[in-house]
Amino acid sequence: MQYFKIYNTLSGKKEIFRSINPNIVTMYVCGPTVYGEPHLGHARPALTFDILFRYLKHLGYKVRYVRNITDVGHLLNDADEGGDKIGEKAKALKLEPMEVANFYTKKYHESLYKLNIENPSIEPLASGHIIEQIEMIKKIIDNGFGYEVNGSVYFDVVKYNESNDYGILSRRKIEDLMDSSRHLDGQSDKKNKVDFALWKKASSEHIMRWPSPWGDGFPGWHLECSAMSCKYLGEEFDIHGGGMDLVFPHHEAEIAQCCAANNNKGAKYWMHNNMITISGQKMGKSLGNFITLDEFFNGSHDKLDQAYHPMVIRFFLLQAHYRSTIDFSNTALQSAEKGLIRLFNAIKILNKLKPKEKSTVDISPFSSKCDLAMNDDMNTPIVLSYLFDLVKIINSTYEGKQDLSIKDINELKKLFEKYTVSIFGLCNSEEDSDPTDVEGIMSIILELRQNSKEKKDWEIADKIRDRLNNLNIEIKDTKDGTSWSYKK
RNA sequence: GGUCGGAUGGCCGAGUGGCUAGGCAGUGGUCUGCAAAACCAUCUACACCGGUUCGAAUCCGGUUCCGACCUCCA
Repeated sequence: MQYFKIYNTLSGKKEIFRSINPNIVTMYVCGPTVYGEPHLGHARPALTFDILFRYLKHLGYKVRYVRNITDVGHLLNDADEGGDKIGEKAKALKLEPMEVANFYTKKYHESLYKLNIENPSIEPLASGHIIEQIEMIKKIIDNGFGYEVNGSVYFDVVKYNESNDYGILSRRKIEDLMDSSRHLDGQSDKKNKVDFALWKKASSEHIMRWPSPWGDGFPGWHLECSAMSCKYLGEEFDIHGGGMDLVFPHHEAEIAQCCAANNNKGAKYWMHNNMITISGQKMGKSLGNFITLDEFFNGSHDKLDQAYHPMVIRFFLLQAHYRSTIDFSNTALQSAEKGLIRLFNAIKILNKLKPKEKSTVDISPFSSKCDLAMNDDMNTPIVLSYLFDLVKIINSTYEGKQDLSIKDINELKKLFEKYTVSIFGLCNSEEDSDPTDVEGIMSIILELRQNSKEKKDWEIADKIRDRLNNLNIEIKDTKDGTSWSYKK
C-alpha cells in the first residue's frame, strides 16, 4: 500500500495525506488579484495545484477545488493609505473597476486554458462575498479579537496571540514582528503595529466601496479567502495552497481569522509552491521583471529569443519540483522544448511498435516507480526521468534493438496515457485538433516518394522532402520505411 | 537587523550515508543515396574548511556567497 505524502508548511514535514472525509478532498488555492496581465508567476501555483487536482482525482477522490479571483481590496501599501490596486488602475484607464477586473480575469482564464489547466470546481469573486466577509468580521468582533476605530475594523493580533499562536504557519514570534515591522508614517488607528485590517473605511475618493455596519468601506487584505473557503468548504477543510510569498502575512492572517471566528484553523494541510526566478531573482510584479504569459506564447518580450508553445511552458515547470525555485532562461526553455518533442515522438512511435512474442526488457517496475515518485510530494521531475528512460526503450525497440510483447506495449500505452496526458496534462494539440486525415494523405505522398527512391530518382525524392519540410513536416528514412512528424 | 531556504557537471534540474537521476548541449561511432531522427558509447559534479563514519555530495560544526519573507506580490 502506497501513501500519498505531501509537504505541510504547518508542520514543516512531509505528511501522509488523509482526507477529513473518506473519498472527498476539499481544497482552496489563492488566485490572482486581477489588475494586470497574467505572468509566468501566476502559472506556477495554477499548474502546481492543477497537478494536485488531477492526481487526487486519479487516486479516486471526489475533489472540490476552490480558487478565488481577488477583485477588491488590497491597498497599494501597508501604511493604511493609498488607493486599492484595481481602483487605481481603473482611474488611470478611466474605466469602471469592474471593467478592469473582468478584463484581466478573462486574460487569466485564456492563458490558463492554453496551458491546459483545468477549471476549479468553484471560482468565487471577492466582490461577490462582501456579506460573508462582513458576517465574519462580526463574529471576530463578538469573540473579542476585533476592534473598530473610525469606521475601520482591525484584528487584534496581540490579544489573539495570548490564547492562540500567531506565527504558527510562518514560524515567527510576535516579539520579533513587533521589533521588525516597518514603522508607519503618521498616526495609525491600529492598537499595535502587527494588527491588520479586517474592514477599511473608504475615503471620499475611493471608488470600490460597500456599505457595512461600520460605514462605507471595503474588506481587508486577508479576509476574502477565510470567508470564501469557509462558505464553500466548511470551517475545516483539507488543503490550502498558494505561492510561498503568501505564507506571511496572508496565510498566517487567514489562520488567525478562522481561529478567531470559528475556533478552527481552517485547512489541515498548507501547501506552497516556490517562486520563479529570473537571473536568480524572484520574478514579480513589484520588481517589474516579469514576463507575461502572452509574451511567452508569442515571443514578444525583449528577453525572449523565440515564442514558446504553452505546452513547453507547462513541461518546463514540471521539470522542477514545485517547492524548488525554477530559474527562467531561454536555453532552459529551449531544452525543455526539445525534450518535450522527444517525449511526444516516442508516444507516437509507441503506437506503431510491432509486438514480438516476448519482451527483452523488463518494464514492470516503471509503473510503481512513477507512482512512488508522485506519492512523494508530487515529484514530477522524477516521474519525467522515468518516462524518459521508457522513451529510450521505445526508441530502441523501434530500431529493432529490443523486443516488446503486446502486453508490455499496452502497459506502456496506459502508463504514458496516465502520466503524460491525464496527470501532467501534456497534450500534443496539433495532432489532436486535426480534422482531416493527414495520416492518409501523408501515406500517399510517402509512397510516391518511395517509388522515386527505388528508381534512384533522388531529385524527386529530395524535392518532396524539402517541400514538406517547408510545411513544417519532417521526413525520416528508417529501415522500416519512412516516417514523418511535425517539426514543432 | 530578525526568520527561513539554497549553493550539484557547459546550461536546466533530481537525489540525500555505499549502487546511474533525467532533459539540453559536447565528443566518438552505428544507420543512411544524402539529410534528419534514432540508437550505442563517452566527457564535464556535488561552494569552502574541519569533524563523525569502514565509507559523505548526502550527517554535524564553522566559513563564504545567493535568495525569499518581514510592505502589495503567485
